[in-house]
Amino acid sequence: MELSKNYIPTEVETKWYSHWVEQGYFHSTPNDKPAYTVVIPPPNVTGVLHMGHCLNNTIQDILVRRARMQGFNPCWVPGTDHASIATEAKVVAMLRERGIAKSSLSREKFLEYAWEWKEKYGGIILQQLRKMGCSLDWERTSFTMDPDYYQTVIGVFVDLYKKGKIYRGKRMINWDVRAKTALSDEEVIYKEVNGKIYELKYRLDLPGEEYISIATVRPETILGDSAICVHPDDKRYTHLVGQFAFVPLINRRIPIIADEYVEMDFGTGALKVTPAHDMNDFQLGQKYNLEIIDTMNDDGTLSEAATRYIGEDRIEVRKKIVQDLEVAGNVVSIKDYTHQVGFSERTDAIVEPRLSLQWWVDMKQLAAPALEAVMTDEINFHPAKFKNLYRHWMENIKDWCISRQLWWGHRIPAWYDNEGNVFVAESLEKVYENYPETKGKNLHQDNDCLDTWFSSWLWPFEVFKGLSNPNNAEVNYYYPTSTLVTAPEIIFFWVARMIMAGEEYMGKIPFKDVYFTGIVRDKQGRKMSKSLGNSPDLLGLIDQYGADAVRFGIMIASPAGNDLLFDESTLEQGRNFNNKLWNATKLLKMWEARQNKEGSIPEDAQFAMDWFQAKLNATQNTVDELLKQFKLSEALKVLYALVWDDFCSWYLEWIKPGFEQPMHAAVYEKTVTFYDSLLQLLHPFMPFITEEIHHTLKTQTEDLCVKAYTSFGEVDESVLKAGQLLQNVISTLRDARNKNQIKPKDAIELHIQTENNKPYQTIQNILAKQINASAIQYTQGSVASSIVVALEKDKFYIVANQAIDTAGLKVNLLKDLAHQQGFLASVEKKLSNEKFVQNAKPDVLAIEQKKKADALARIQTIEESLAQL
RNA sequence: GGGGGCAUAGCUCAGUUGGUUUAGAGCAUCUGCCUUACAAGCAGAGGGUCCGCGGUUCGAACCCGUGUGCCCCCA
Repeated sequence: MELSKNYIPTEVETKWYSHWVEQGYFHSTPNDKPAYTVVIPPPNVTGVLHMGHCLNNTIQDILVRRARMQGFNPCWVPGTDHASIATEAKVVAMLRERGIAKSSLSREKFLEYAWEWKEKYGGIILQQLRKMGCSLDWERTSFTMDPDYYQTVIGVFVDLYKKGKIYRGKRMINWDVRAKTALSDEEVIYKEVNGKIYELKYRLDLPGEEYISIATVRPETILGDSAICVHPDDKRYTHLVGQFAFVPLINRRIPIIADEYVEMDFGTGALKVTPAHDMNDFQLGQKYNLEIIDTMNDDGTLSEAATRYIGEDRIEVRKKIVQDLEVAGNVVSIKDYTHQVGFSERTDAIVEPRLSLQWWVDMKQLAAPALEAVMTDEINFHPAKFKNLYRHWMENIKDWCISRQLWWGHRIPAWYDNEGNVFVAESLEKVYENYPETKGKNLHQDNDCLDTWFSSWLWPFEVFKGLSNPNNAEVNYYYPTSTLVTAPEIIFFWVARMIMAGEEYMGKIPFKDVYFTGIVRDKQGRKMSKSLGNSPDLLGLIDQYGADAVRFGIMIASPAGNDLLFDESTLEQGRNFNNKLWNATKLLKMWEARQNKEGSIPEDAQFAMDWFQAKLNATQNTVDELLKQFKLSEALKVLYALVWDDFCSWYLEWIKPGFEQPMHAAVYEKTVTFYDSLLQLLHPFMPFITEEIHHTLKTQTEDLCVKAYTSFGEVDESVLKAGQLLQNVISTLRDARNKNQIKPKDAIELHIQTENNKPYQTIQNILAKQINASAIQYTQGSVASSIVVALEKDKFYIVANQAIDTAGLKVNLLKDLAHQQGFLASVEKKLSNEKFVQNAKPDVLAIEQKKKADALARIQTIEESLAQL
């Protein structure tokens, strides 16, 4: 079979992904094996694959594929989140394109469009995950608005309400006066606006005509003022704290209070407090128990509470009130002022902060066990540094506002009568059943939906119908899940709340380990985002480099919890690595055709095999340890070096037969076995190419995807050491060749001066091949007209057809000597320090003494070499 | 404003309870090679005030304090 010059991923990837799915390797059902469960952090149903998903899902796939090969029964559940805000925005935009306004539609009609959109465009991301090779159990694909799931969410709301953990309360929200809806923070766009700042004076309730001045950019809101606030340290106003002032035009008497919130340098240092129309003022109002005067209707016109300008738009009122204030003599100054103003992403209307009645979850009790689970390491965070962050948040937890003024989502199961009484139950029928007083009354359901996170906090058990079908066989088998892989920015939104829901509804934590990935940034360190346009097209990258290369590139530079500066050059590195694997395969296929079954295994080949076996065992150990600690990127680096350096650069060269010479069959077989082990270790990281080569190397009865790992053997330390020595000698002699400008093609003669020939004799053939030596001899003394190199206690004399650069040699030796002497001095300084000798542990002392002896021996060798020059 | 994190080679990062050959790797750079798997390659080399300052210790990249710079989350 003729193999292509370079590895071509496209066809290979499609072929193996469908094969794996057809074989059912990714589908899991409960069995005798231990479960390894991962639930995907459900991407928005509107989502398309970006670098964050790529990182996140590659990590999950690595964990899941490894578990599969370790004999677990892995189950990785895919699915999507209904993402109320994002999806509703998409649907509204689609309708707008068709010339339909959301406000012209009934709720039912709108939802019809929304479902239509979801069926047509939703979940593209799940297709894209297949491209990446993710071994998800597609038969379990879930959606947070699946019928069962929907009912469960509603049930949880009712349950928490009955337990007294859900209540209604007022809150400041961003209000879009045009759409007459609340906006989430994400939907508010801040723009710089050239406006005016008005300094207004309020008459004090004191004898005489005394005033206090405040600065505001929103003069129309003075009608809702409840106080004036100054800084307690502000000497200008100390005498006024506790006094009263009158709101201009309407002459309402308001107190003057003091709080450190006020910035003394800003404006006049006195702040008007309007709790109903400013976020910060609202908090001040709560703190000092101020009156809340809501002067605005939901369409942005002034309400009766304003007492003037009723029914007029707040923007018009601003112009009018300024004129009226000027007439009344309350305007001190009007200056140009540039400031940030929030606009609605949807309607471009100026957003007004407004008070509104919302639904809340009381978090105190829910948080306690969830905090404990993490602090006692029942749940382990990787890296552990996120524990602090988590603890701080959980100890200062605030109640959770769960209502959203949207239609797409789980509609709040609360009904109101005309008097405004609230009745909570799973359905209208249940309301009539449970609340006899509602009999015959006309009830209407709350218009709002629940926060998306109020459904996703149930994800780890509800994907197994843990709540809709309690104690079923699947949830008992798969829950708690094993590892959650997610981004640190949603530690509070999602991770903390899943732990709470798990404890509350399953009585068990939802997962044992949480792996926090970093944030993917661009080269300049900016977070990747759609608005910046700095997020590369992932599918394009997969087409260009192959999925394995993309997985490699994103993993090689992403230590747990550290941000990842994405640079396409790592994908190139990944592609080159694929190619390296491919070329090694080509070499092996060439040797396969040239085997020699006679005779015994050559001594040097035997040495090479023993050495690589030891190296493989040792590395397997290391990788295992690293993965246990979730150091995935480290593990990949170790494997990369094992394949590229140890296997390709050293081992394959060591066993390589002479030109067109055959290879001993036993050596070939062993080498194929080694290579297959490497592929197996690499498979979780780069599934496609490893499966392909696994089958290219020889006819396999088993796919690599499901091939179980074998336990690794003992590590022969002495053979590792011998290999290390060989490598050192080769590198040193190659360096000497280079420095003396001996052409690669020119053979040299090597003379070794050593006390013990034995170690060199075993590796002599390999050594000769690797440094292009025509002969290797042993000598007791110096060799005339040769290049001398010192290593450890031994000396090497190179005889070549080449003028010897004695001066250059001398420079190198002197450099080495200086280094050794400096080192020796530092060691001796330590050893001559009495306190060190007294206090240091015995083994530390022994190491220092050995360092000293080694350095002395080496200095002697170098000095002798110098003398011979 | 509150909280958290980071700072080691040009870049991205390791560095295990303070002692492991006067700090390691990959990428990039430089030099020499089209050597019979691979130039998307091979061989070799150079490159560091471990952010500044102070302290603890026989000994600090590591522990403590402080300053500076950058980042994230919440309001």
